[in-house]
Amino acid sequence: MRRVPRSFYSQDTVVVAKELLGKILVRKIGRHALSGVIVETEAYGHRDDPASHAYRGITPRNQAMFGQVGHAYVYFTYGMHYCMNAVAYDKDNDAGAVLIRGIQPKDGIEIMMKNRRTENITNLANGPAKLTQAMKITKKQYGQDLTRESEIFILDNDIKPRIISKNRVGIRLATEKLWNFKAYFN
DNA sequence: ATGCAGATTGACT
DNA sequence: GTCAATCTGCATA
Repeated sequence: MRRVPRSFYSQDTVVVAKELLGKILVRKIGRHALSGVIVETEAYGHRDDPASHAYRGITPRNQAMFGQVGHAYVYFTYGMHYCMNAVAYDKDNDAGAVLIRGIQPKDGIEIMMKNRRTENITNLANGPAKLTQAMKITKKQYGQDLTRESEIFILDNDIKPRIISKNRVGIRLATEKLWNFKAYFN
């Protein structure tokens, strides 16, 4: 499998969110490789999206959302959780990112179980803060290039899942946008 | 099955 | 000072 190229991430954020479904998120830690199929995403825009961290302009925390596409935007929230995004926006925008909300664990399941302190596969990485805990993704990965084979990157995959669009989770503003996407393989 | 409180910190107004 | 792109455990039915 090939890494997803930079050009993929310079499309409309919503398109990238949909098409990221089915691709493989890989996290390398020393000699171990953890991976999983991306099964849930959410798009966060720029000026068109009051729910986006980028809505009010650039700040020290969200600067990655305004940076080069194809890099990671990791933020800390609720005093204890990290969430991981892929920076993606087209030429009509200056910022945008896709929140990865769920993966189906593939490689390194034992290690992810240890990181999450659970044996339950379904509960391993089916949430934005669960997958970062399972894969040990923190501020250290902030801004890293997902198109390079390094600590964290994304692989292509030809499988085209069925996609269901819903309202985004956990936000107060712009709840009408159907920018949450889930993949179904059947 | 559904609902809610508590945890806990840093970014921003 | 406010509150967050969440998760967990416990309570209720």
